[in-house]
Amino acid sequence: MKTKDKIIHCALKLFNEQGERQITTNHIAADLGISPGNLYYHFSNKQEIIRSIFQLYVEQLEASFRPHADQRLTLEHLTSYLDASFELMWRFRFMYANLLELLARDPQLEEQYQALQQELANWSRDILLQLRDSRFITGDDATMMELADSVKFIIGAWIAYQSAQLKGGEITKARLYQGVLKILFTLRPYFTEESQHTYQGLYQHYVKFAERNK
Amino acid sequence: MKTKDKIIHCALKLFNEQGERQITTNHIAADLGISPGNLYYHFSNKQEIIRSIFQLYVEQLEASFRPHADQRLTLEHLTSYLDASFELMWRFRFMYANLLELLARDPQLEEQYQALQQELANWSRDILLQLRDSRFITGDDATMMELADSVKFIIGAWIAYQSAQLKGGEITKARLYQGVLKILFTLRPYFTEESQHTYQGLYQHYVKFAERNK
Amino acid sequence: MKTKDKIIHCALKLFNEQGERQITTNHIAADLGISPGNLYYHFSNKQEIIRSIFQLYVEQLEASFRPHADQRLTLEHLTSYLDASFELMWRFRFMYANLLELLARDPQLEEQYQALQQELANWSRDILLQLRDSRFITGDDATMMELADSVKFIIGAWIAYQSAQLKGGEITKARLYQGVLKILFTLRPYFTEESQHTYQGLYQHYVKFAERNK
Amino acid sequence: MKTKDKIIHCALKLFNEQGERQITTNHIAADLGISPGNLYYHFSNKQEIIRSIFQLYVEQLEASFRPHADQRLTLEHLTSYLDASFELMWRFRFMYANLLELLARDPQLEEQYQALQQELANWSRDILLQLRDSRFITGDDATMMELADSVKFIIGAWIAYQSAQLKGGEITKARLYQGVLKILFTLRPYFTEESQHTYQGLYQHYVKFAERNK
DNA sequence: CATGAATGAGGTTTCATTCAT
DNA sequence: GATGAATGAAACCTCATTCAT
Repeated sequence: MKTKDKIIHCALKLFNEQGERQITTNHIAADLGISPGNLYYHFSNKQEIIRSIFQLYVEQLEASFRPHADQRLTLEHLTSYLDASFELMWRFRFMYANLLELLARDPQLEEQYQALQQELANWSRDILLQLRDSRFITGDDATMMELADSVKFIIGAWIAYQSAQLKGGEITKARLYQGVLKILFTLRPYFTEESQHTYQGLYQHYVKFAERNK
Repeated sequence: MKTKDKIIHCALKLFNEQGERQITTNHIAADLGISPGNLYYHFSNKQEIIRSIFQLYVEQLEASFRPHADQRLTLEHLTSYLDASFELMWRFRFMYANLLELLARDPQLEEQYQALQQELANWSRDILLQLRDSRFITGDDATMMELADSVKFIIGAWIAYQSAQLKGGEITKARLYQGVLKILFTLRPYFTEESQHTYQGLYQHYVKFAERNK
Repeated sequence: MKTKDKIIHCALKLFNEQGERQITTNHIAADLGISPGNLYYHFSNKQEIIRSIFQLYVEQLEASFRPHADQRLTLEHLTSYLDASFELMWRFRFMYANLLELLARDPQLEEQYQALQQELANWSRDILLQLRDSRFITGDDATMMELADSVKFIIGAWIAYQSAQLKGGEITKARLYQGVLKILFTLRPYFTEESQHTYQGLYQHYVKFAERNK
Repeated sequence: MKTKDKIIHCALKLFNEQGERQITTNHIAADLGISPGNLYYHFSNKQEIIRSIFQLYVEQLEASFRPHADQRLTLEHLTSYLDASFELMWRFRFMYANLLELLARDPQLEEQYQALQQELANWSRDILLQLRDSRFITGDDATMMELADSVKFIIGAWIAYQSAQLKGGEITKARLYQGVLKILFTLRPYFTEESQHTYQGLYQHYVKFAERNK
């Protein structure tokens, strides 16, 4: 790994652990065992490091969400998407802890973030429509749109919400995956009669998962 | 208004406008036209100002949510509760923009926040059970619990989520009230046959409201 | 007691306990339950409080050292003088902890202090000459002068020296009275043959005293 | 000389001249012509500078007092020790002007200081016992112990005592070396018959020295 | 006599960033 | 690529002192 990448990953680690505000560029350099001058050789300022982290986030997000081509969507696909997105949020959780501050400080980042949100909205909508096509769920178009927005909302807001509930802010994997349960619960009323069984299976799977990770 | 209160309100205003991080104690003093020493006469440090703002938030929240005594709960009550809580969040929106940072920095605040969240959880649960008693909605106990948690989640996360979607972070009242719509949408599948009509009325009311404030 | 005197005594207490540097005028006012404004009504600045404390010290010192008129000096007189002076130093110990700083900051105080030191020198010399007249001790004039200076030196330096040896700076009475023993030890070689017995009695008295107060 | 050392020496100089309390970190930086930030690059706070000065003092002290190995102790050795220790005290005189304050503020420093005092006590005792072995002085063990303590006391307290006697606190070398005379005077009664001559020689040497430097 | 809010200069410290090597 | 000393603006906070009441 190149120094530039090391800086990005080290910064991400420290930001997640202690918050972006408490971590100075000197902390990052010290943690890596490099000089502050060297850090500034690779990045012209702290904000650029944050932008690079965001870039990494976008890349990983898009890789996860790239649709499985022509395959028919199964519920397993859905949950694997959900798993991936929650994992991702976990890896970049400092961003969610400070999102508004970060965006307010950096219009360029704000623009990128909002473009990404649009992509996520489309993706969320497509998934739901596919689920309807496959008769897992049912509902009119407007309902599907609103439901897609709910899903996107839960994904985007879950980490910050949960972290704030927990002493020391240290969220666990179990708490993280309750976000998936929350999405399933929100979709439940729209599951068709014949997929109730599938729903139950999925739900129990995550309940067990959460219990194992308590 | 006493200087102490002026400081609290001025700080709240500036924090909402520019973020807590960018506003220094000197900014607050300058905005009020008082000396930094005077500010420190009333508050022993910046954190204490933040705590006082939080105190104000708690007081206003509890005033809004104090149940309407023995009256039967109508949907109008529900929405007036929702209106109040979204308004409140709007008035204290900087807290939601930085919640995790604020809590991480101040264990005392964290404790108070988490106690408040517990109250909100109870309140949310009670409302839903009353709605079920009044046959507006239906569902087993577990469902009611989960639904109550969803409502609390939406209330707690909506501002930060919406602000992040908007250029300049400047959320509008219309966007704010879409949070109420989101709650209604989440409850919809559980509305009884006979209250569908009530639901539609409410929903349309907020849709119109949102449109007016676009 | 008038407010003015209360301020002096309170300041003395706090200075002794925590050091003059750490005690602000507001601390003094708060400890007395009066307003800072009131404190400044009685004293025009902090330095004046210190000067008043010094004045009190001078008065008490002079009262203690006022010679017992025409009486012949006994060793009991000597030790009662020593007791008194060590007690006094104990009551005004903060001054010894900071003497140079205090004098450097306040030329007026410096002048008074140095005048007092001259008085002490005279007094010390007189005592020793009287002791020689009474054939307790023996030695030529130069020796008596030097011895008198040694006594004055021990009195003036003992508290600061001993406090620095002790964890937490909290000197005990026992340690304080070892200063008297140190003076006696310094005089010992000059005691006449016939007063050796008296010397032993005195010395043992203070040794026991010190042990009792350990 | 490295910047770090320059800071230590500059701080020592300014502290000696004006007192630690009046010298701010900005004064030190300004006097050196460096930025305050640079000072804080080398020392994390003012206290650390003080600790480093103390460290320097300890090193110089230990270098001076390291016994002249296997050689027999002569009175010349003794006085060269005394000279060295008084010189040292002179170089670090601000510490003696504020000793109690400094120790009260910094428990780590207090511990080091008290360990050093223990070393000095041992050193003082060893010298006196060697002098007795060499028949310069005479006396029982208890007397030697008490005498050793007197010597240590004079060394430790002389500067503060003398400075307080002098207008402007500006002690001269002559006054400083009277501390050596005071020690010699204190030892005099214990000098053996045969070394009286040596004593006189030494004493006169310092008297002349003092007169030259008046 | 007394109150207590207010002042403001200045102290300690932080930290993103620069620059000579 | 890399070092690490250096910068300087600015943050937070203190405290002796003032002043209207």
